[in-house]
Amino acid sequence: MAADHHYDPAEIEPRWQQVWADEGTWQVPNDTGDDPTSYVLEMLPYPSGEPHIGHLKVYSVGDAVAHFHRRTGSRVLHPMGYDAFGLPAENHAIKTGQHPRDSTDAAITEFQRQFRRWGISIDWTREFGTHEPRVYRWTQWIFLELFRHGLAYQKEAAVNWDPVEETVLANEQVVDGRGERSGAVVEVRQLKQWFLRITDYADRLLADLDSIRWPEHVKTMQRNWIGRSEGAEVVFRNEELAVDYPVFTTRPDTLFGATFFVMAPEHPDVLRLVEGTEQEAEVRDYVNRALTADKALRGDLDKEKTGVALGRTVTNPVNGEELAMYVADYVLMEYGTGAIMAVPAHDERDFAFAQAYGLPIRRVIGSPQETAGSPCEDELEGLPYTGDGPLVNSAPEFDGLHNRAALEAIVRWLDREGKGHSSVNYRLRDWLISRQRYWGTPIPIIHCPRCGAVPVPDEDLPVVLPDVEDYKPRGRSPLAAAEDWVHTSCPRCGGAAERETDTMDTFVDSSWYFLRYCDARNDSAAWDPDVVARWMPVDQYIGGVEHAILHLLYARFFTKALADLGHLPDEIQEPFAALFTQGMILRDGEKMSKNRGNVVSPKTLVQRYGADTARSYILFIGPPDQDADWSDSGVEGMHRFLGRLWRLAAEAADELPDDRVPDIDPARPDDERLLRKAHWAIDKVTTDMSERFNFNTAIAAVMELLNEVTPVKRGEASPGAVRFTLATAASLIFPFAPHVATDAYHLLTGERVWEQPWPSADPEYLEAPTFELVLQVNGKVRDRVQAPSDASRDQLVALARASGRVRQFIDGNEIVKEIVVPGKLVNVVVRPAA
RNA sequence: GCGGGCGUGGUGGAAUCGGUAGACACGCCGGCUUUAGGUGCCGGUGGCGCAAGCCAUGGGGGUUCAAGUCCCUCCGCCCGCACCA
Repeated sequence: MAADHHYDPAEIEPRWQQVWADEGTWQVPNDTGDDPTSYVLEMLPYPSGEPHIGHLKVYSVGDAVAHFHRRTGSRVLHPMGYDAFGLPAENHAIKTGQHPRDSTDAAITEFQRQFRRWGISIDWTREFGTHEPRVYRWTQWIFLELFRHGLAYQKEAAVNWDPVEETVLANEQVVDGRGERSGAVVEVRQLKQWFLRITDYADRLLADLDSIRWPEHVKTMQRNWIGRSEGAEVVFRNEELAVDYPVFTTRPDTLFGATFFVMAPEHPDVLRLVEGTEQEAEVRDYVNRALTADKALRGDLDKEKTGVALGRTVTNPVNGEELAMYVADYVLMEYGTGAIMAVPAHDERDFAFAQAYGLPIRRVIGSPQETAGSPCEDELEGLPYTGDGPLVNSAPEFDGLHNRAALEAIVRWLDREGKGHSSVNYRLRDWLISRQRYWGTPIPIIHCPRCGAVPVPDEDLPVVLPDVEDYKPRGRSPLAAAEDWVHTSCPRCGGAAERETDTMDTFVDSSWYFLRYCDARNDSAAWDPDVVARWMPVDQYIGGVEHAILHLLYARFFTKALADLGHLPDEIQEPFAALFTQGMILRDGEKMSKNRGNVVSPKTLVQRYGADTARSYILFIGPPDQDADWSDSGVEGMHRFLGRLWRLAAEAADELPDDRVPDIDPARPDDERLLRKAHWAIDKVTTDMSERFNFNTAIAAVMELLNEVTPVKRGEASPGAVRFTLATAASLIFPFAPHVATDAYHLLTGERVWEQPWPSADPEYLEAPTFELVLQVNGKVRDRVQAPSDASRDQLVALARASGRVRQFIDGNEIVKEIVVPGKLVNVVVRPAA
């Protein structure tokens, strides 16, 4: 026996990687004929520094899926690229003066190097970064398509303004209401900005969730984010100033219970309403405090309700009552119309406010227990009451009606009287894409004093990001400093005009990159719709759950909008047919971070153990959708396992007769045992990969298989059976540890495992002639015996009664019944004899 | 506060449909081999008990012949959202 076989991933892995690179093994043409296709995609990585352990995990999962799909008969598109625009590179540039392009390209080079070292099966011919002009040219084209069809528009919106840096801050740069760098208290500023009309798609984004295979909790999060609610818009009028204030309510049935009226501090009319009155100073003060307060804090303390009376009233359209107006920060400008009718009897927040300010409370819905005959009219007990019941204290035509029925009746009445109408409201807001940043896709618009916002003609795309000397915004976007670039002529009238200096949110880039992969080299169009039709939708999308809302919602919106505009086949309404969300890798129960100094570097890991060990271990530590705790000692176990597989394969190869496939003798008990275990493992791994993503148990099954074929355990098995078992183990572990699997398989068979179809389990070997029958008395296991697999229920009961250990527990007792679970157990239920 | 998860040996985890709790691995203990070994191989390993056996899936209760799995309740932890009218 050759004792000098030594598992050396540093030799094996580069050798096969070279073959794959030389032969372009993972490249896939767009013309795939009639072959079934599959598109496997991991979420686009942001290239910064070098890849972290999360990248290794997501690509270990994705690569396993891609390999499995290939070997089960599909042509697989498995591309990658880089989400190359973004804030960290820009901050780095502000600090060091290094161009963001340079630091980003350096990171990309490092990503390329490590991904190749990991042996991920990527079609590198389709690689791109979103910062390349040949790519963002089409990002700009998509923006213009949306603009031309009314889906992109400008309006004023509030931003976080750092008065010291003279910069707009991202939410994540605001810490406790202060700028992250400057420490200055952040102000609210209104800026004219670009929006995309995602709210037009709210209903379809909601409805089509039913058509995709996504984790239920992600769908729930998206549904809640869109937040559709049905109700009515009701108009309350201020007679003094003759202004109408519409409000949205989900509870028009409680209109008769409205006792006051509240506006959000941001509501543009609040200050106008008190101008020149004695309330002005107090209201102004309150509004200022509300606007500058930490947004999180404003929502936080649900105890203290604060507000100020405006000294004005509005009229309740259903009964003509005058309701006092207030401003209070519990009302949000972003939701509904920024003003509400307050019904303290049936809303908890309104109730708390009414209590704090001594405002009237009127019950208009009785509790369901009360009969119509005895409504508890002035009974404030049990309030606020948010349940259902009959209407009371409302108009005669509605009193006594169940509130659900009354709701519709009241809306109909409002509609007839022209005082309101039924209405649907969404929590979802339009997508603000303007960024006052340098490192992003320029918005391809020219502002002309005469023609307004004019699109850059398609033939002038891309609008290339100009070089600037200073990346720091000084009161405006950094692009404004490139004056030669800014000053241009209007494409429409030829007059002097200026370019838009905002760039786009990087979520725009990642909302369509998956389409570009399909046709990445196309320089005459963003993609060819026929080519996209071949690959889309993505069959399996994989990424972190932190993108459950924004990225995934934006990508869905883009797909629908592009289909509507005729750029995608109509049937492609969803970008990602199936989604898998992976958990984080923790260390000592904590997130890995540079601050904590507990980072595990994939580079070091791969250098020390090889890519196969690193990838397999990450998949082995737990179900990939759950968070997993890293342990250094566990890696050694995986390395030992792969080493054992390779060594056994190398030794078995030495013993194989030259140029001859050895026979297997199923009559030999040890051969039969190995065959059974091998087919069991094939079945187990196949199920784990196709029906669930439990790679940890799939790998465990291969470990079991290998344990069965060690020199001691294999017994008298023939060389053919040993070879088959080891080759099967290599074949099954290939999606997780492609290099060692390939090498071991090649040693044993001379074949390339990736060219072999996925093994299929022979049902004959999955069924054993006997099984272990568990015998219970009163639900407790008392014995186990071998039983024929085809035994009848009576035979199984007979076996149970024949067991001495069972009899010991039933003797002297009365048998009440016998439960038989075929193939599993017999449970004898007894009770003491009378 | 609302929504969604989770809680199993010393550790990571397994138990896929209500049917043998602890697969597989780490760690630990013992042995063999090689000893240059931090290699390799074999065996043991939930707790209590000499044993028969009993007890064990965060705590308590329930349903059931049978509960880690279903129901109620309490505790703890994690994630998301946050006064959504």
